Amino acid sequence: MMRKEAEPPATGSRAWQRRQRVAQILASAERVFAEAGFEGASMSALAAAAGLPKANLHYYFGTKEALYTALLDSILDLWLSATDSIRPENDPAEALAAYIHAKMRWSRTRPYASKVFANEVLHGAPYLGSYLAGDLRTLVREKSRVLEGWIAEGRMDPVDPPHLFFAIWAMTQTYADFGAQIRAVLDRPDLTAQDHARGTETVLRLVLKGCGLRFGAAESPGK
Amino acid sequence: MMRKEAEPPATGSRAWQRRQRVAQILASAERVFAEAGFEGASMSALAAAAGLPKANLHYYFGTKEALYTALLDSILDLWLSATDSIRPENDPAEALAAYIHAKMRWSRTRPYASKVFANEVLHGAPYLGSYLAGDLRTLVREKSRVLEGWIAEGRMDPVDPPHLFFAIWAMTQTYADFGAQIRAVLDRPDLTAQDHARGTETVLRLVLKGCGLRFGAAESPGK
DNA sequence: GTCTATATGACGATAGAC
DNA sequence: GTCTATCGTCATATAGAC
Repeated sequence: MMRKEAEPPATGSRAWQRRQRVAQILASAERVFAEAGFEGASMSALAAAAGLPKANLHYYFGTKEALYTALLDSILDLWLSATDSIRPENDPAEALAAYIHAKMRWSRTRPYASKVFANEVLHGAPYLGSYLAGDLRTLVREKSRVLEGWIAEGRMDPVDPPHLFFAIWAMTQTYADFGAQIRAVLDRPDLTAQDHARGTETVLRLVLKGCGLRFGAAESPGK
Repeated sequence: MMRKEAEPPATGSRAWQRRQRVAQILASAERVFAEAGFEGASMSALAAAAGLPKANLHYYFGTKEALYTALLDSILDLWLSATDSIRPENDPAEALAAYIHAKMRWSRTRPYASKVFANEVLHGAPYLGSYLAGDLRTLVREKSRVLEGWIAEGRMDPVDPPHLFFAIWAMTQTYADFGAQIRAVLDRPDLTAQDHARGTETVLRLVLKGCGLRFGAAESPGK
């Protein structure tokens, strides 16, 4: 389950066309898998979403499971990419704020990707287990060491780094994964920009003040 | 979808026996639905988990959907019960800490119930939607008013109350719903008591300090 | 009330014409 | 490469003996 993009094929070539089709199928499948889960997403529904007969999906991916794992694979890239700001030489408050902003933005712009990931983990990560115990564990250990450095230097309070990551993931992804609940409680058909701003502000406040860092945002922007 | 327990039938009566059977089926179904989702949980699997032929499940519940909604219904009671501590006359720090402890305990002791609920909401809450927009919305409004009172009295920082609830729900339930991910990252077959203690401490720290309240726990108990 | 045996339909997957 | 028609399997649900 490692993605490795060799040099992409020339635009318009047969291989390029195939890749376009595959990308288009994966894009439409994201929503279907997100809303119905793996078992609930039928090949008919996936085909309808892609605007193709279902035989074509089997032509491109072979099995439903292969289509699903290809989708998971494409989603993983997004998951890992946002931690760049967490580096020893950066300011803790700025680094954590940038990370939270990136994760909140991801929940807003890619809710279906988040839900596919959530559904997979919720059901025990049968396909993603080795990735979680591999790349993700390595990443968390690496970034935890950065946080431990900041703590040792007295630049932030002694928060348990892995659990801090669990908390940040949970708070930010909940706006995608549990969006139905949040919309119901707030009584909105869709979350507004202000809702997202308030959510981001709340997460920033809890994490930054919780880590003993400055929290400089305005109290309630746009209230 | 409103539960209303009239006076329970006498012990040993026919109605009592039936209720026992129903409770037993629901208890075993919780795990199956949690691990496989609604579509992934087959009546055969549900029957095997209950130790009964699948025809019996149809005898007691009629349809798979009815069995599922009965289970959801039984889980909702748990969801609403933990907010008692949040009342105007209580101390904000103690009230929030008690709520967080209750939610964390629930994640540890009833992970399957949490997952069934999470799966339902993740897929758009098709059966639970009216409850979310009804009872839960009412509860959040009521408790938010308590928090707003505390804020107005200067007893805590001006945190957006509904978003604070979303954050607390997310952080506490993640230990059940995303347990597979947490176990993988921490490299444990099961979370230890210490893992749970550290998770609880982290959530308490973020919420209490994030709200400008005292956070009195030891730095790292049992380290 | 309990269970075996089965009806009915939807599913993933494929064969084969184009 | 694309699509229609169809195969075999497994799902939910039920009929009917005990």
